[in-house]
Amino acid sequence: MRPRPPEEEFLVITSPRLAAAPPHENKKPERVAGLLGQEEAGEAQVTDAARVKVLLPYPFAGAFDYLAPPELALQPGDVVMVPLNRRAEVGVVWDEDPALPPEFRTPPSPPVPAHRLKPVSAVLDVPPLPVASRRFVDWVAGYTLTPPGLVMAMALRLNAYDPVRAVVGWQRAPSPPEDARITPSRARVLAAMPEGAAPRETAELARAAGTGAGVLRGMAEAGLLVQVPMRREAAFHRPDPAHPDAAVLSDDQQANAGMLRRAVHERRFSVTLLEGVTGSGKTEVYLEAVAACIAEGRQALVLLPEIALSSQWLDRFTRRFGTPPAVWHSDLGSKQRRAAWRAVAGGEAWVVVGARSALFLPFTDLGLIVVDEEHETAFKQEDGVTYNARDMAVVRARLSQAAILLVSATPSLETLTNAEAGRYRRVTLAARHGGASMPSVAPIDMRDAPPGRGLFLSPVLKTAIDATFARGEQAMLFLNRRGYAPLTLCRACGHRVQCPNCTAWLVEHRARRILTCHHCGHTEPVPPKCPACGAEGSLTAIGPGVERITEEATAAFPEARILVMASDTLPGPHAAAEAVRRIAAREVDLIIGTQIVAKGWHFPHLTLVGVVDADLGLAGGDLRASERTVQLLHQVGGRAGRAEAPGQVLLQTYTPEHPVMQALIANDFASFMRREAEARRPGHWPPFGRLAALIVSADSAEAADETARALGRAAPRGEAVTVLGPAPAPLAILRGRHRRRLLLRTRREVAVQPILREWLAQVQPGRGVRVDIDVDPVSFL
DNA sequence: AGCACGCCGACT
DNA sequence: GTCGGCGTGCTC
Repeated sequence: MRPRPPEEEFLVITSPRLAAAPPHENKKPERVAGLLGQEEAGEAQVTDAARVKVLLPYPFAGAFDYLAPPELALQPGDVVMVPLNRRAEVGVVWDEDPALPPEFRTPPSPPVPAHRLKPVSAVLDVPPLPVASRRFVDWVAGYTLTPPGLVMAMALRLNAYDPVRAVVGWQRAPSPPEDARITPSRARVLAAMPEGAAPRETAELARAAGTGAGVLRGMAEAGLLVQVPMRREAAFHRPDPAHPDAAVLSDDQQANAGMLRRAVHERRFSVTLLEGVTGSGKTEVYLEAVAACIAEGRQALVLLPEIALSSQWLDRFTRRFGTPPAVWHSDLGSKQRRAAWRAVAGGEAWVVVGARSALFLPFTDLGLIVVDEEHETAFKQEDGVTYNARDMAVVRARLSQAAILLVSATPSLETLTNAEAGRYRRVTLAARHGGASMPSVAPIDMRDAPPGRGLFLSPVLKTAIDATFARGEQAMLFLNRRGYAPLTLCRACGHRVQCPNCTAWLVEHRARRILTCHHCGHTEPVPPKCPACGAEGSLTAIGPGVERITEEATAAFPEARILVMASDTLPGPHAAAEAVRRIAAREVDLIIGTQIVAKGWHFPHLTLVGVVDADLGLAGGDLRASERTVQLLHQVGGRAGRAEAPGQVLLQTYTPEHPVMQALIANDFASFMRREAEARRPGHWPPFGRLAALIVSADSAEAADETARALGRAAPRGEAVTVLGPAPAPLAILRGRHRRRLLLRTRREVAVQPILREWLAQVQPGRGVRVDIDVDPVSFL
């Protein structure tokens, strides 16, 4: 660290003259040069050696050049203040990445002449961005064709460098005045603070004394207390790899854990697929790799889909290591975020469990990454910087010479293909842990056993639920659709109530008496009559959502205690944790849920899972629809029968012969995935080729069409390259913007980035038209 | 992303 | 005559 005034918590101003001048004073370049010339008398003129690159959190093509005042002793990674266009901005001193693949590089812009350069004004008292993080930013930016500054902005997590107020504690004054008044409140404060005790924080002390912060201030004025700066106790403790309460692993688990531990001990890049059926104890096994990583003295990162960041997972971790991990997710408060960011940079946080953005934390020595539920599409970030956290995690591991584990019961075809080609190692947990057997899966052919009019549960399913209740066990109904009904239709004129901003139907939420759009959030009251023809009482709910299934189940099982689990009925992790607790405590007979129930929960008394509409995910021509449906339904089914009692899964379907249903019934994913592979291979579809999507969006259909057609005309041609489109994007209007899509498909050995760059350079998007690039799209919406 | 500069309508 | 609309372009 550079020397700095001890009181300065925030700005390190080692160049007071330069820093004292507000940035706008430097707007005249010659004045800057002159000032430098004066200040640095005897110093050499401005030379190339005095230049530094600074990456700013804006969508510029690259880093900007600044003058480096020698007394700042700037190093790559330093977080600095620089003048930008008469404002002061935060940026990071950047360096070239010699190892960046050439196809990710953008052509360099001509250098800015030296007389136009402005000096860096200060260095912030923030841990510098480590070299692995910088290389990762460059890589992600190059791969996704995102301006590097925007990727860096994620890595910096912009409020991580907010001014840090010193933490102030209170202590008894060494020599309090004799005559100070001691009111009852003041007496309680003093009682809470024995002589010579460590200082206590304001809020905490006030609470302990049953008073407010005002009393403390008053006591300070009266000379009874003094304020002292205090170091907050480290919030993160080193997890103990040899914690005595570690779970006892079976021989099989122990052997597999040994392979993972060895991968960590190698201290070099390797990818391992950890495959195991639900209930096989994957978590326990990979936590042994985490333990090995801590023992190596390196940091570990566990990535989970946001929704799976559950209290159950944290409990498991804490049981294994005696202390909780650092947690990182998108709605962390700014204070917690800053604490976590700094703890990671400072190496106090040994293990981070987090959602995808945790990849951008400033790990200094990352030895292991675990991507749990690696097949989850939630790892793909769609807004802002579009990246796939699972794939980027592999890159991040390589940059740190770390081991990475991709964990799933139903691995993605991408990962399976890599494992089969020998690029990834493979560790398989074959059996369910503790002797539990796999649930039996059977279809209910809805053509043979149809539900009653206006109902959605087959009599066969209802009978099975009754039988489950009779045994004193729990049942679950799964339907991946929120609300009451996905479509409101006028029986008189056939009008379908649509979102005004999107090409989508409005979903009725009957409890809240509204229609809402699940794509843009538009909400309106349920209209009393048809908005098109004015007919009264003609609007009919078509199709089921979980609310409607709840209504039907309440009528069919009047005695049952029902709990609905959907993202809108369980706001936040606390509500979810409470729901899980009630289920485990057998306060619930029937769980009705959307995909929130699929994630990693352990329900010991649940033995029956009914899938209300197993065909739901198969509609709509998506490349991965079948694969995703198998993964989701398998995961849901895996909730059943984990304890002694065997589980049963019933699939309501109109197509029991569909390969997806057959794979689930036979519990045979290997054959199913082989078939998927053979379907994708000849057309060079992923993972046997590469895809990139261009999404053209504009306020008007005409503007979108114009740019989309221009892109179509400029489309790259070649044997290894195919362009599909332009076509209306599946959500042709989204949030009021008209969308067109083009798809670029190349052979696997061809990099898409240079092709995209060249293609886009030929087309000038019309006014108000945006072209978004999605490399490796997973969703076709 | 900001934030200026720039050239056309309703006001003191 | 000026205030202000946001279209366009630049920021080392």
